[in-house]
Amino acid sequence: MATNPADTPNTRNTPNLPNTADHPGPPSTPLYRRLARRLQERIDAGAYPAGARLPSEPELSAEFGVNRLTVRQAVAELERAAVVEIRRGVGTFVRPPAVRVSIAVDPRSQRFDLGSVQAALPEAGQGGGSRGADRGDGEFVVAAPPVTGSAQDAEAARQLGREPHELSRVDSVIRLGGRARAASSYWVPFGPLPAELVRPGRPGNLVLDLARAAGVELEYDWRAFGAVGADLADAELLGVPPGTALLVREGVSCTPDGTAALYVRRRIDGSSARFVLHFRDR
Amino acid sequence: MATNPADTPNTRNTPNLPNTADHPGPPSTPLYRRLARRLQERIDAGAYPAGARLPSEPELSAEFGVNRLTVRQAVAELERAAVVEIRRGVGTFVRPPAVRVSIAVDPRSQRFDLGSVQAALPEAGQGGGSRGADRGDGEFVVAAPPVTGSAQDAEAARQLGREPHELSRVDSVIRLGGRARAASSYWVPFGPLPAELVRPGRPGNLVLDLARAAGVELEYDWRAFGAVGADLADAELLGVPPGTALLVREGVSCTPDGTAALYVRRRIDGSSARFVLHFRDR
DNA sequence: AAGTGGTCTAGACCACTGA
DNA sequence: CAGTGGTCTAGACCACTTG
Repeated sequence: MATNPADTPNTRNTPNLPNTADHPGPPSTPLYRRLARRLQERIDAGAYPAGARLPSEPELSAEFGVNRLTVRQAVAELERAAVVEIRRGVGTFVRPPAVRVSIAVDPRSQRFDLGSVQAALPEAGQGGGSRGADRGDGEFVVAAPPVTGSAQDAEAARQLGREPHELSRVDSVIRLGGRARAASSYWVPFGPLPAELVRPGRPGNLVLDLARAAGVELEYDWRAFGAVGADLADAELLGVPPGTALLVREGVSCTPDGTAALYVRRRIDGSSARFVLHFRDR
Repeated sequence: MATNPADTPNTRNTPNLPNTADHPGPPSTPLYRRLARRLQERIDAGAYPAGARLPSEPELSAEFGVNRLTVRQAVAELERAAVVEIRRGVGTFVRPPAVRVSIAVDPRSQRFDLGSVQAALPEAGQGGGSRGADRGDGEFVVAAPPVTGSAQDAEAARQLGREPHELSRVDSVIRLGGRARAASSYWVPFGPLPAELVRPGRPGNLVLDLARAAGVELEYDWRAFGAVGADLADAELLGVPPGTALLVREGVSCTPDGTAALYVRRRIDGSSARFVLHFRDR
């Protein structure tokens, strides 16, 4: 049952949920979130595959030695993040990858930069402490996680027509006014990427940088807009609670000859940004 | 204090939170949701104006005679729906209308129908009972609520360059495969609207119907994409939990001479739809 | 120091689902 | 019917913010 008495003792009461190596987190991460991460890890690892039922709340409560309400709080986070589906009277189930629904196609449109976020800084509304425009605006590398078989990796591979092991991935965050506004993940069908390019903290423009690394020009193939609740990782990156509505802009860019060369998935805090398209001259 | 011992006794234990006339709801609406609605009503009515602090959790707990955890559950719903902002150690505050952040402008793009949702029906994933394509697809009038000073009404008035009392409003829902997929609200700078047009349950195409009622042609001025958690009303309309991430598509349509003639705000269940733009011929 | 929201527990009862 | 998740209470302690 993976019961370890007290490794890496935590600052809180610690049934048996230490912070893990992958997710160090703040010194005093709430119990329910540590549990949520533990469950997320099991799902990622395939211990609870898509469609499988999680242990019942009383079972989880007993296994981890926490109150059932704490279990519920953890599972609720995963539900808001669309990781699991709760069926009353039945159980809690791991969600299969989202079904892709269509689609308003537009064969005539011109190319234009839907992606550029030349945002004016929002002034803090009344009642809030006003925060000035900080330094540190721009896009920054966060990590270059290995491409495993995770759901998002698999989706990227599908979109690029490759196998996951052929892809490289970089994650970045876009900061504006001292706040993280968007998190992006890029997949490209080559690698390994230059170490300097993926150095955590490096500022840059990942699309340009990746195109340069590949020695190609990129243009839009398609872009899509959707909405999803923030998962645990995005929530941490963006500094919002899990489940916060995120605007998702994803798509494929290709070389001029039509070869898919980049899959990008950008998550934008829904409360802080909006994409606007103007159809009339001003 | 608005303390009424037991009017309209509820099927549940009823401190003093009956279902209201405006929000009858199921016979056994959970206590925390009735409380959430009550608070939402006070906010709408201006009892707690934008920026104001709500009573503290112990105060609300005492006023309504419910446990503090129940209060927290209610407030959490309002927070996920972006109605209030919780500041730890300080209090809970009514959110001012969202700051509009820019924006990638595109002066060159062609007109095309971003709005048409010619969606293939998503098959229910494994593990769920498969549901076939039901009848009843299309757009249906839900209501023609009076245009008051609510935040959304004020926004519509601002976008149309009118005063709220000059506007008429219609709400609709779009059903697809037997499920409500999108909720739409339309504001037009004239009225009253024909009774038949706004008859609840009437099928139609509201944009066309409204253009016809106004005797004008409509074209896009601008459209924007954002994301927001479902508020209590949208959640009920769409059959999703409050806080569910919704893709919001809003915008103004105008007559050929450039007069703003329609403001529309459509909320789409983020898990069930996605807007895709193709930039290359297929 | 006082007041706020955040976390956690123990225990109870209810509503729903499926065998 | 047994087992699941959903709601609600009472009470405790903690972390954070402000005066």
